[in-house]
Amino acid sequence: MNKATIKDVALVAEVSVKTVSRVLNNEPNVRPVLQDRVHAAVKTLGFKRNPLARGLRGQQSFIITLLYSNPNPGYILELQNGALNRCIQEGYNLQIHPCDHNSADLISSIESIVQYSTQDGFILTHPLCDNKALTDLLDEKGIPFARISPFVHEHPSPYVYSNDEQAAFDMTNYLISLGHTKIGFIKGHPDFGASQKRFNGYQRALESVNIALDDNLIKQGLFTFESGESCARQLLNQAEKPTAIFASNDYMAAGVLKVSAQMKINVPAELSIVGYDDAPVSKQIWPSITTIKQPIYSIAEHAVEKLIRKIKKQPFDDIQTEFDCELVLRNSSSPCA
Amino acid sequence: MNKATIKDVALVAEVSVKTVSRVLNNEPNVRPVLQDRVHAAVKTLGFKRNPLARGLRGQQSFIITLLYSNPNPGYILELQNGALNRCIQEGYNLQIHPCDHNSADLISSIESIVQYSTQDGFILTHPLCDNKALTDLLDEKGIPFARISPFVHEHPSPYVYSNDEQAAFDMTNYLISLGHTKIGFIKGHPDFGASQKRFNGYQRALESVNIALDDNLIKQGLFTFESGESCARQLLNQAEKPTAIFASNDYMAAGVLKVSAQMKINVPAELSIVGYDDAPVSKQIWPSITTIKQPIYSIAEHAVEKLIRKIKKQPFDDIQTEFDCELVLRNSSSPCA
DNA sequence: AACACCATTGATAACGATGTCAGTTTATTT
DNA sequence: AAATAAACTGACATCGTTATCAATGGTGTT
Repeated sequence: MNKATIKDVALVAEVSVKTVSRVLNNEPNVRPVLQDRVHAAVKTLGFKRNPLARGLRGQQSFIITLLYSNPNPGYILELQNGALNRCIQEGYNLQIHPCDHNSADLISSIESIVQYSTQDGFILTHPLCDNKALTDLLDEKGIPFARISPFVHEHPSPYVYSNDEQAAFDMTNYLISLGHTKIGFIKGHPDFGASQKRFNGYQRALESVNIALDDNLIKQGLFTFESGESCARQLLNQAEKPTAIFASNDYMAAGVLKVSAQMKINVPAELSIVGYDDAPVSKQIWPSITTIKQPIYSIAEHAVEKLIRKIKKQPFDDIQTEFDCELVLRNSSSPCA
Repeated sequence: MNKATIKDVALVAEVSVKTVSRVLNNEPNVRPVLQDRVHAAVKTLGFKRNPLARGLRGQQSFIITLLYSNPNPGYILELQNGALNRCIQEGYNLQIHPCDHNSADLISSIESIVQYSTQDGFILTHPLCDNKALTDLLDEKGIPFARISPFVHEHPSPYVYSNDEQAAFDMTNYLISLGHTKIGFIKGHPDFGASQKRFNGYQRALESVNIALDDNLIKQGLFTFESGESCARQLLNQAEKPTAIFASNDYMAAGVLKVSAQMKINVPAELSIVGYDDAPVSKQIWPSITTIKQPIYSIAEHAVEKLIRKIKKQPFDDIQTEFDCELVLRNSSSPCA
């Protein structure tokens, strides 16, 4: 019943506990014969090292905390799964910590988890990774971290991101290639750096084909369904209607879809609508929404990998890693009539 | 920089480490004077007990693992947040472990996490909690667990659930009260016990007003958008069309909405559609979907509470706790024309 | 006054792993 | 063959906490 300890292994393998430890940690200078004996004993006993004991002795916990503040459940779950997968591979555990990036006591709440439970490092997601007070806190405590999609880059910690600007550029170009010239844009919440990047991509695409930016076609949204709805009303109630609308996320695109339905505007025949994020709703709505899929799972995996290297003080190739997004063409977009 | 240990506290409070430990663990027989000294020392040093050392010595990890296999991101996140909240309150950490309930090596994968990392208990969610092989494994290893929404109840471990049958009964009655008599039903995935319960509620409601069950109005879905779509096609392409459709979850209801749009059936004027789960999509679609909201957060909190009592071998009032669901009336349902 | 009893306290050993360091082989050099 | 270097091995201390158990002192009983 009771789990085997390193002592039991030593007994069975007829070596000292230290030698067992050496084998388990791939330390050099152990005779192959003994290595085999140890491995055999480990196998017959079904031995697994006790992470608590390891952590206590080595002053580490093998725990990585994923910090997020994001209203998109699909995104978070993908992130968790990717991070978790790499953590398990590396023998780490993942601790999750949802929080509110607007909350006044964000810092104190994180300070308390830093004290209560020990963690070897943090993964900071957007927009938390741009919170100076937070990064200062972690720096001060000497806790390593990796960032996902930061907007501000001036920190020596590694970060991973997807090329939002390029993706938005590509999407806008796709709409242009369908013949659209009056393309509305609904910006994301200003707290998120991604909002700016997506808008930049849109802007750059229009400039590249010499379409002048039209302020009447650009509205400020908040990443919510309701904000998409209200921006759509503004966009579609003016004389010069757009023939396509690019919403900075799928929730807002869904809001545009609602307004179109209410105004009896046929999508995509009369109005193309595209979103961003490949949120579940984009598939669960009719017409399904053309959107952009970020490789969130891979991004999370990679962030964990970089973080673990940082924790182990191993060198990593590059402080930053960029991932490409993918256009997902669905039924909400079509050539301009 | 280095964190204070119990030894430092003992030094400052001028007592032995054991006395500090006693105070921290609320053990009896320590003079109030010393208790105060210890508390003061803890405060000035900002001392927090090291969970690793505690766990190692006490043969426990203060970790609870949440096991889930569920395709609904919103549901999972609520579950996590509820469980996490109670865990933190109780001084535990939450470890998450997504898995596939259909996977052949489900058991071996769980066996490995049981060995690799130590956990004090498991929260099993639906439908994993009905997996005999899994519960047998945990029983054999002597690891306590609590279950969320089990279908099979024959186990002495505590469980928490929402009254799905009653909620489905209420929803069906709501449709009946709107004048509907031809009410279609799309069943959920047969692997999930909830599917059966929801169907039972529908059945009981019809019986209570003497409406005969019509097999042509009952279709087997799989909880996916696509399955909702295909069931809706079957339901709406027959001569005797239903005037209302009750889908066992919101994804399928969204599928019905798609088919209705394609068939130019006006929702809710010509067809009322209701779902279940209060998934994000139910708000992000037009018309928004009338649905049922389970108090998932509370359910998760309560499951953790019961589990911790079980771990600490404290008595709990009742092995089961039932929570009520709530009807959320939105725009996809209206009186029968 | 002697005794038992109980509340209070602390010295020390565990928990299961890894780091230090010294001792014992074995290989290499002369 | 002797000297030296290198490879190998294990005894023991250590991480921060809690459990065991013995020692202390005060109270009440006879």
